[in-house]
Amino acid sequence: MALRHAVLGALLDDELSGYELAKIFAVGVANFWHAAPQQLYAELARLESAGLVAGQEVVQRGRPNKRVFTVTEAGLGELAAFAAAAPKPLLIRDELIVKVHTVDFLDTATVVAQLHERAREAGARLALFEKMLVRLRGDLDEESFLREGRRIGPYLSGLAGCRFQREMREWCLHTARTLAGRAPDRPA
Amino acid sequence: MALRHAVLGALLDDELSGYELAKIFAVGVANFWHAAPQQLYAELARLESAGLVAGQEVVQRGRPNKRVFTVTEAGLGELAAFAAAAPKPLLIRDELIVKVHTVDFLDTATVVAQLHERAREAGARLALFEKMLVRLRGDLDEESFLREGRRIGPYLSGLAGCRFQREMREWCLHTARTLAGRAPDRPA
DNA sequence: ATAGGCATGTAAGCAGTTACATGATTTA
DNA sequence: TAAATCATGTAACTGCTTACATGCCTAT
Repeated sequence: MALRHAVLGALLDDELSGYELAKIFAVGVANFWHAAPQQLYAELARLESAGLVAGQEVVQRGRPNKRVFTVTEAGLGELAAFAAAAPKPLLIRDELIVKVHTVDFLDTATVVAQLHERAREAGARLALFEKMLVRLRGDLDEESFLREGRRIGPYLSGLAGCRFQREMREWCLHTARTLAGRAPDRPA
Repeated sequence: MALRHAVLGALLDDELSGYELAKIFAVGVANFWHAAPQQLYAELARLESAGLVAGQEVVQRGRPNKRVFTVTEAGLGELAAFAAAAPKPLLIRDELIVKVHTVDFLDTATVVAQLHERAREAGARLALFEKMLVRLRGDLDEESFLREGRRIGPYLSGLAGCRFQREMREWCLHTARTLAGRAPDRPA
């Protein structure tokens, strides 16, 4: 159960409500941990009753009240224990690559369209991550920030996001070009 | 339930037993679909009773007999239907990146060691994928193979694997260097 | 002799997804 | 007035993981 650690990690810098957390996790690859909103509400409840986060009601006008959560001392301890343990292997599941793998038996046009769509998404996420990095490093250049910055964890994970999305976009475009450039499989 | 499509995809080129499939999926990122052995035995049973694969007993000497599976016509139809549908978004879960995200609150040395270990793994997988690509394209160069080859799906998905593992390795090494080069967080 | 690989499964439990439910406010 | 956003949850189901179970053969 490592969702809890992803949630704790997301709450380190900001107090967030379940709804706000859900938006961050919806971007999904953001923290390299995908999770559905319902999981987050459930996990926050569990974390709170375990004393790893503390919730506080925020009264709002014009919109429903919300409960925001902070990591407690015990929560930090939980993170430390998590870091000490051997990490589970990376888990990845991608239907699109499965389709490409089997593409010689399929209608190529559909897969090409899906590759373009994925490339577009990857580009959008790349832009988001790059904007985030600029925000995090402020007026320092990257090198100085990584040498002297106080909080570099989110920057380093953001760099992973950029790399990943950039490669994803390029692979999709290259693959789409390759498939589109071959003998068409649907007769006119 | 898209595990079934990953399994069908893996069975397109070779007849495989549950055990052999498990080894392929254990490499995990191989087909970009992680799955545990027990899932595969269960899924093969389901696919067989649905008529999407056909199993055949292979008698062996010196080792236990096995049942190998082939994709049926109905199985190919299932794959075509799968390809036509919108792909589910990429799913990724990586404990190591979560640790890096929270690294400013943790013992750095442990995380650095885990980054080196991951870099090593990524390098090993990269080598495997590259060997596979050479085998697939035979005596053609990549460009010609992608233009003229009959079965390019596995090659294209293999290219994704190479890109991904290469980026993973470089990000791990860069991140480890960055963390190790900062002021030590454990007093002598 | 013992460890590791080949080979297939069952059963129990936990994690994750999908559908349902509610209701106010703002924007188009 | 309809749709989107904010906000939080429950319930049912499906998918995934872990532990258990068995047994033969080969290599060290």
